[in-house]
Amino acid sequence: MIQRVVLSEQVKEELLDDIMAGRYKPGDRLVESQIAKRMGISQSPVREALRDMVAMRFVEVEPHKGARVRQIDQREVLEIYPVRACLEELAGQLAVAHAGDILDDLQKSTERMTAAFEAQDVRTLAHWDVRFHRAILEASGNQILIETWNSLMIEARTFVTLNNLISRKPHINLAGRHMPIIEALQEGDPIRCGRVMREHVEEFGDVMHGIFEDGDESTTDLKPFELDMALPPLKAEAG
Amino acid sequence: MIQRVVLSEQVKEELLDDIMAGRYKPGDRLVESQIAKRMGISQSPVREALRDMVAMRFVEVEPHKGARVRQIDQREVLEIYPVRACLEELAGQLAVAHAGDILDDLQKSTERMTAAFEAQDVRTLAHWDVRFHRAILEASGNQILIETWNSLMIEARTFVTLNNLISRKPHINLAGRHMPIIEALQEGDPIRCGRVMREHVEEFGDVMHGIFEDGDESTTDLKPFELDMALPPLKAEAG
DNA sequence: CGTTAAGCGGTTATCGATAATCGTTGACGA
DNA sequence: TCGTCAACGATTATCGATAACCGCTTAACG
Repeated sequence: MIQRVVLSEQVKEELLDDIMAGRYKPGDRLVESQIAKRMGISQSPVREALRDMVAMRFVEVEPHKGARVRQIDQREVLEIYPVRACLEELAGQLAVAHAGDILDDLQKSTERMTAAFEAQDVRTLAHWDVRFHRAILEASGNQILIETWNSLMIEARTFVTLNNLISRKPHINLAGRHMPIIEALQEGDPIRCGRVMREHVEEFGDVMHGIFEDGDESTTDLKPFELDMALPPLKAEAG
Repeated sequence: MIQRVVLSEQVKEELLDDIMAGRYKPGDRLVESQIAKRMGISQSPVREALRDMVAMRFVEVEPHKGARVRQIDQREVLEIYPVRACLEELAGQLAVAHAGDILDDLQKSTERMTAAFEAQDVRTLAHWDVRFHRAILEASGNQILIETWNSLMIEARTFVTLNNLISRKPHINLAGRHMPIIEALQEGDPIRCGRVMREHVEEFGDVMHGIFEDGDESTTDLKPFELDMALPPLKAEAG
């Protein structure tokens, strides 16, 4: 069997894709032996891929009981925003120093977001939204901050979240909210830039809060968060 | 071979202990087959343990080249404080709501810290210091925040850091800095409590900054960070 | 009937062996 | 002398098989 990279890495990508596309749903079991057989490989790389995905928080395992796709519930979706808010505030403050390096990138991301929004293309929208935020994080220059932010797995969550947002509030254009951030970066005041970042994230959090609330006043707690639309495969960085 | 928990878990603990105790130094290779032989087990659980430790950021692996103990450099030590500061500020704000549940615990931790400080027992000092901070994090009630903070591996870093601190500035008593936090929690003002937490972390960061600076003005960048004292084994939760 | 325990199917955890890959060494030729 | 490359030893990545374990069913027992 020819392979360019390590098998377990390929397995991971494939499984991730399956999860993102909803072919595996939250709670579904991921049986090592079955996956191995299906992919025509042995159990070891599958096992390793699954463990990696635990670290990524896409999967959870119990000893001797195996792995299943992790359930993302409302609580989790909502709890993430305060955390993002404070991390991204810090990123905004620090990024001012290197704003010049990323302004073009930010501009481009925002344009693509607008286009994707008009096309109601959630996947692309999420892609450029995340890219916008990530660029600022990286411009912060603080490696620990970047890794911490990455550990929140914003990609995956943003996709799921935007999916929800667009389907319920199709009129909200997030791209517009990015302009004040670009302006603050140009202006060069760290405090202000941090504050704008924070407010942006918090605002988004509030919107999500609103969505959950008027969705169901009754069941306040832990309603799981389904991703049930048919989705095209992602892949490929649209230049 | 009798075993209470999964082997890979035991391996992980043992290796972690070895690293913390300096029996493996940063940069040292961790050869799967050697470790397996030494422990009288097969390669698989060792491999799994090592991958886990990658997620914990104690170890780094390159495909086909194996694992080595991660080098912690000054940059990393210093970068962590701004991140901790913002996370713990948030935690402080949120924890006010559940302050009653943890005040006793915080009080106790602080007393133990003082004792450990007087005995110049770094390991115990680190233990209770971390416990103090963790209690507040957990009282925040925001699971994502807790996990994010955990992902920073404060335990390990605190130990290394305090080791350094105590050996160079043995007069600084950290326990004292915890009293204002306890007071703020009692008082019940979220904003103030958050600010106190933030300031505490930042102050600690500043101290570390100072240590690095007057240690060597010359080599400004990426000086690795050695842990070269002989250390007693840890284990066991003192009452 | 309710309870316990042995049996069973399915799966994970671990093993021991092998294939694939890396870094190095040293012979060889320019 | 230097650079190239085949061969080697060391180590990782993967395999296929087996032991250990979980949850469930069922049969024996009170």
